[in-house]
Amino acid sequence: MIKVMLYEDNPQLREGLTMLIDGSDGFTVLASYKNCDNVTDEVEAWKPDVILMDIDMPGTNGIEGLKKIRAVNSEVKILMLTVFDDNKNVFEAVRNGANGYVLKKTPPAKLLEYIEDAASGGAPMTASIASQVLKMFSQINTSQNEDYNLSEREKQVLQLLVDGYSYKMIASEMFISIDTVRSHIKKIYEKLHVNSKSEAVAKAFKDKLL
Amino acid sequence: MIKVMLYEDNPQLREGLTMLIDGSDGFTVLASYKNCDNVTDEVEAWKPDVILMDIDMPGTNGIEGLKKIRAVNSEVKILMLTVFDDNKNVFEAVRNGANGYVLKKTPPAKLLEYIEDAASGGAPMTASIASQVLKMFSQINTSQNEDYNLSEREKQVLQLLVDGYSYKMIASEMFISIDTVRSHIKKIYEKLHVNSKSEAVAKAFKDKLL
DNA sequence: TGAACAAGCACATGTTTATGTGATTGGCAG
DNA sequence: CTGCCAATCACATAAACATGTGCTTGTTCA
Repeated sequence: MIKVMLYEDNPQLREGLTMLIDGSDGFTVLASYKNCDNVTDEVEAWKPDVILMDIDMPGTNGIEGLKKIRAVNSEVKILMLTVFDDNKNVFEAVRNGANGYVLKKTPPAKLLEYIEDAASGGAPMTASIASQVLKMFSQINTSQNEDYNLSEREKQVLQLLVDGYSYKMIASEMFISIDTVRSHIKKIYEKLHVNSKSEAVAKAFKDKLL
Repeated sequence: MIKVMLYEDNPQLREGLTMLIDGSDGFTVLASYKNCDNVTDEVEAWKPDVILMDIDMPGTNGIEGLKKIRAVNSEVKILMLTVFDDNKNVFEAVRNGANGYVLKKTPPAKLLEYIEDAASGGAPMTASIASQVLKMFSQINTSQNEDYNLSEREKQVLQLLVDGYSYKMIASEMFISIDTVRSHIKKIYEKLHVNSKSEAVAKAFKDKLL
């Protein structure tokens, strides 16, 4: 028996969902609320397996509710429920530990399936949501390393620059003279098309050279 | 009519899938192959809407095939097909522009649904796969901003430092004297616990302060 | 075998940073 | 109303950095 809790401000939808879920074999609705103002206590009291959480609610909204729950409980599965697949909320929900993200227009049979998926450790997602998540994901990991043809030695120097070393410290760290450090760095600047230490450091981070 | 291509080394499964998909209303299988050795030409020739791509294949495997296709075509939807939901492959597939990732044990009806989802721009995923993607995602975005209590003005200065401005340039950019820039920066160093420009820049990136 | 290049070193000069000390103004909380 | 703090400016000094020119050595590749 999967124990479900429901947060949804619209009374009709809340009733409808409760009846659907509670009336299905293997599911029971412990309680439902119209906002997340006391979400921490409520979740602690009922100890549900899965929480269906609307995003747009008056008072404490779904994202805030999610954060509050995750602050005290990382076990319970939380399924975000929303009308739109808007980018910002998806991102916020994902990074705050939501287990799934489904649209309200999801047909009843599917919704039950999603709840089961979530309860058993999966992360059910409407295909359109998943598409956005993947897009964000590949954006993050799309830093086409331009390489810049830095030599091994130059990479070492750059690494030390990034770690906040001065020329003098780099020299002693690498057992070379400070003048050699200078010439390495001049070369690095040429290759990266910059002309100061901090620009080089910034570029190293931006292009994930290290 | 959704035009599908199939890459799968197992002859039985290849035949089975072809019959399933081709025999369903609204779907047609243009061609199927047992590996990706000539994937580029084949895809160019058939111009499918969706490609079902097995991961484990002799010769050019599914990930390699994915890369090859994406090198010349970013339009066609590619659905990865696999036995296991193993971490490494999911990651590789996602970052190389796969549109979805489903397990082979997916029931036939669902598979057709997934193909439709993909064709219409969604990113169908088995719940267990989605779970992994979310896990990776939240790992990446878990840099708990320590904040450091930088004032507005200090944040502006830090931003300009990161952008490679010198004190002089910052002064003229912000319409303040270079000495004021100095005192702001000294304050920033105190708050960030660093003592050089490049360390501050590095910390700004590491902690995603900007 | 000779050009190209990475790595190392040296010296010189001017600019930028880092740090200290000190002062004025205006807003805000106790 | 008074002390606290952000924001502003000033002056001074030492250290660090940026840039130029020039040289040696060793490897690699055509």
